[in-house]
Amino acid sequence: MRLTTRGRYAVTAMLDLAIHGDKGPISLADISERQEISLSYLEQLFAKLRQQELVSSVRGPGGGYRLSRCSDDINVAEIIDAVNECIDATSCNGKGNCHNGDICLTHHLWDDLSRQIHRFLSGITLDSLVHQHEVQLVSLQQGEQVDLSVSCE
Amino acid sequence: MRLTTRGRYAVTAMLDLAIHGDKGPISLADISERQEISLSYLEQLFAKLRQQELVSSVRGPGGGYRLSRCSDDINVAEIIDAVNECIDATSCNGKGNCHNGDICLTHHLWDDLSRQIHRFLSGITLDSLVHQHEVQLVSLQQGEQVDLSVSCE
DNA sequence: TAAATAACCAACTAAAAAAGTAGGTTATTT
DNA sequence: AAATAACCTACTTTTTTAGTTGGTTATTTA
Repeated sequence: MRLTTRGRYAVTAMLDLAIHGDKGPISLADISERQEISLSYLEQLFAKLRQQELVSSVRGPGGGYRLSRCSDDINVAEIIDAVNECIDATSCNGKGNCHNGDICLTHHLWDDLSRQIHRFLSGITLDSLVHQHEVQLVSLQQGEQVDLSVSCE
Repeated sequence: MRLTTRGRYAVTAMLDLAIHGDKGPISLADISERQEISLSYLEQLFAKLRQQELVSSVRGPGGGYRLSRCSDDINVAEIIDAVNECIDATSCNGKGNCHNGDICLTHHLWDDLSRQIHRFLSGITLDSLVHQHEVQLVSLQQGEQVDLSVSCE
């Protein structure tokens, strides 16, 4: 799996669905406007999310998308996986026929690492993100100090 | 922070240093050959690793690079950070002046998420990767079944 | 039943990032 | 003095990401 803006967009859009989805299906136009992501780009992302059965669609006026599962049953890892599609990792491709044999081992280590990250992200559900969101809203309303600064990632 | 091949290269190269570094400084030419990474590209990566004081250099014949700290005191997160350089996350930049105020909150959630990943990666040291490496080598020598297949990440 | 809506689809373009190349200079050792 | 290897800058190619264009199809509502 990878971690880029595409995955960020997908998670943001899915989070939007999770927050607003109780009012029936949500159109991509709405998400596009709220989250400032180009409509056509959203369409491409949602084609993949639909393939992976993370969302289901309703066509026609009043239509849109809804989560196909409960928000506490959808995790961040599968969202990112859905839009990034599986790319094979290295030149050796598990065959172990690289230059001096050492390479595949280091690649395997790296893959193992990313598998661990994957497991970590699997533990974070849309639902838990919605709750964080709500907690922050409340904090803001109470005038408490909330750190909105974008720290160096 | 980001997770791309560049970070993978940097971690691989640093791991190479950790494994072979006991024989004195290691030249980039050696790493380039062993890990099949272009020499000039390595030079660019190591310029950044040196700036962040993760490695120190020795010039002239017999020279090269060595870890500037013990391998159990260097974690994967700081290696990736060193080569990916800090890019600010969004359009709003913490000012909260986005289209409808909602956006910054979702971005903040995402940033929080990546901070958690960061914390996770901070817990993995070069030293622990070297140990995994050694365990796998032993397993291979003993003819045990070791999964070398590259699973879909 | 016509109009409006919004999903669905394919092919293309632009911009950005990653990866690699070229051609040097400088410090240090043998 | 020659060889080595870090160090440095600017450039090119390739790949990926993001966005665009111009549609078709299904469904609802007036």
